[in-house]
Amino acid sequence: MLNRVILIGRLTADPELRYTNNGTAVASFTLAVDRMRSNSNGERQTDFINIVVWNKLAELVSQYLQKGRMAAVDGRLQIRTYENRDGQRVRVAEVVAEGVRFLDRGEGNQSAKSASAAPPVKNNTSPAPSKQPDFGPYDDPFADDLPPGFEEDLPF
Amino acid sequence: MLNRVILIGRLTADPELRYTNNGTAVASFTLAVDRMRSNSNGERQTDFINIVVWNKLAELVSQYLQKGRMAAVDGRLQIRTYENRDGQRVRVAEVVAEGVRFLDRGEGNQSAKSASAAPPVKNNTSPAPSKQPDFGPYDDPFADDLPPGFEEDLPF
Amino acid sequence: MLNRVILIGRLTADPELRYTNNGTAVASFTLAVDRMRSNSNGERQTDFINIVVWNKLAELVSQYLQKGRMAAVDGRLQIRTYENRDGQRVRVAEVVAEGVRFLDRGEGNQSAKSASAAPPVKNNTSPAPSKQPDFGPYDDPFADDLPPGFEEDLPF
Amino acid sequence: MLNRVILIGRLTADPELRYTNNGTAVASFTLAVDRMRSNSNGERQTDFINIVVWNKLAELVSQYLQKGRMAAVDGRLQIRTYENRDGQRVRVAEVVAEGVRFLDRGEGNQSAKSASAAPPVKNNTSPAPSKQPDFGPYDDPFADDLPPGFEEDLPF
DNA sequence: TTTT
DNA sequence: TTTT
Repeated sequence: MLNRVILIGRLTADPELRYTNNGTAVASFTLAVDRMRSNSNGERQTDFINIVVWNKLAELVSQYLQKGRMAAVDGRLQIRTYENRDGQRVRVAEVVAEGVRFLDRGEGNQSAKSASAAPPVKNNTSPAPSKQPDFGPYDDPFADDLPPGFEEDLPF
Repeated sequence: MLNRVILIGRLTADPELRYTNNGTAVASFTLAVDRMRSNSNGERQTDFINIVVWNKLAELVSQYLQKGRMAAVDGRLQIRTYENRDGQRVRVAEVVAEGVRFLDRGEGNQSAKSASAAPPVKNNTSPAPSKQPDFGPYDDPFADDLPPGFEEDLPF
Repeated sequence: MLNRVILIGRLTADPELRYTNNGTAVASFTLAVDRMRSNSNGERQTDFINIVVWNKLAELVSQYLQKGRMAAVDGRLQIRTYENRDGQRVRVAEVVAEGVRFLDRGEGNQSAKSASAAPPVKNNTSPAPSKQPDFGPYDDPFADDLPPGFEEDLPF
Repeated sequence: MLNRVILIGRLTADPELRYTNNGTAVASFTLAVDRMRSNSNGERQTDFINIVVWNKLAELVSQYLQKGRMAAVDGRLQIRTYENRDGQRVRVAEVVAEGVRFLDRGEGNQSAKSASAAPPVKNNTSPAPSKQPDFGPYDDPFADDLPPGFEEDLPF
């Protein structure tokens, strides 16, 4: 069936990058998404939405996104259910991002990145890139589906 | 910020219609949204996603949708937090539907509707409608924004 | 950048399946998408939107969709510009479908399919399938990105 | 039916604000939306997509957006058909924006605004605002649908 | 006709 | 648990 979610918001913290037993990269972060409520005037509401990213995109995200930065996420809503330590069934909603677009350049809390308490999941041996990557972080995940000479030989 | 969700799925049960203290109608139901997992071949995964609908649309939904029927939902993802009876903070994710489109006619479990254990929230005094309403259930919520004579006097 | 379009509508005609010089399958059809206009009451407006589909999905679409059938399309909006026979530059808007979901079963004009004047692009040697394919037509194009044992070894 | 489009791109020029005979404000602009093509490596493709905005939002857009600025648009795809001066039937695709979010602050070509050749459609008598409006430009168009005391009296 |  |  159809399941699509598009969000724009700011990271509440640096992304966390981990690896599954199979060595698959998976990053997670929370997006603060504001919404307007016109009735109770001025009242600002925020949804804190958990995002999960896999594979190559996970590594890009953990390299280029930090706390406070704005991002657009295109993905699908997923409800995961698991048993917690008390044996209770817990439902977790998260958006599995299929595309992520970085929307501002370093206006976020730059220092927050190095403040991360987590083990050095990020590849600090290579110096931090000084600018956005040339290959856009939002590699159209469908692009591979396009035939080599798209415009040239459209049969109509 | 931007927050948009589009889903197609089937109702796991009849919608529940309630009213707030202010007399505002609010309906809720769960949508079973299948997804394909190409790796573990044939494995079918389903996300059960809670939907909330307000006002006039809530009443339409509770009138025309039943368990098993297919629907498209256009809305936004909302994370609600509350304390449960054990004093624990619980996060609930739900999609607030701004538009709902009914996608099949009565192929769902028709009798399930009357099996609802809830108090008679539905208006059973008026006989059930035998066909779809003429006014589409998916009233474009933005349509009011359009000026009266749209095409006629476009200034370009 | 972000570019996403989600539509539900009905096919105005059978899809046309062609092949590029490279042998890539490409199907095209038009979706009639109704919209409500609440002001000029009752007035029904329809947008006729051209859809393009590539590769395996193109063949699925041309096999299972016909004139009159309802479908959901998930894709991106593309503006193509070309010179017509009069040397005029023409802009064409079309939605490149990345996912297509078939929303009703054969209630459309079944016979219209065989009325297609095009060369036999459809595989008529194999008998027409009597039911929906078991593999859903809306193969999540991202599913391959998911790691083999998703739930089992999530590192959080 | 369902018709939703979400775009992120940059304005190719200042928005043009006009008024219908009825005095309804309508703004239009073009969004340059890049896309990646992974096959023909490095090749950058751009779709130039026309956006139309009505009413209050039209005036906000013409006040706060200029050439080069980045914006997110949430709306629907509309196909308008008209006869041109040569009597030819022309199809125009445009996205009717229901929500617009301004995504960067003044990094675009600021001076371009005053370079507009159009008659003074913008209210130049009041000095240009030095910062974003406090009321977000992306007023959720559905917000009015929410009941006054949403969270307080949810009946479940 | 086009934006970074 | 939270971002500007």
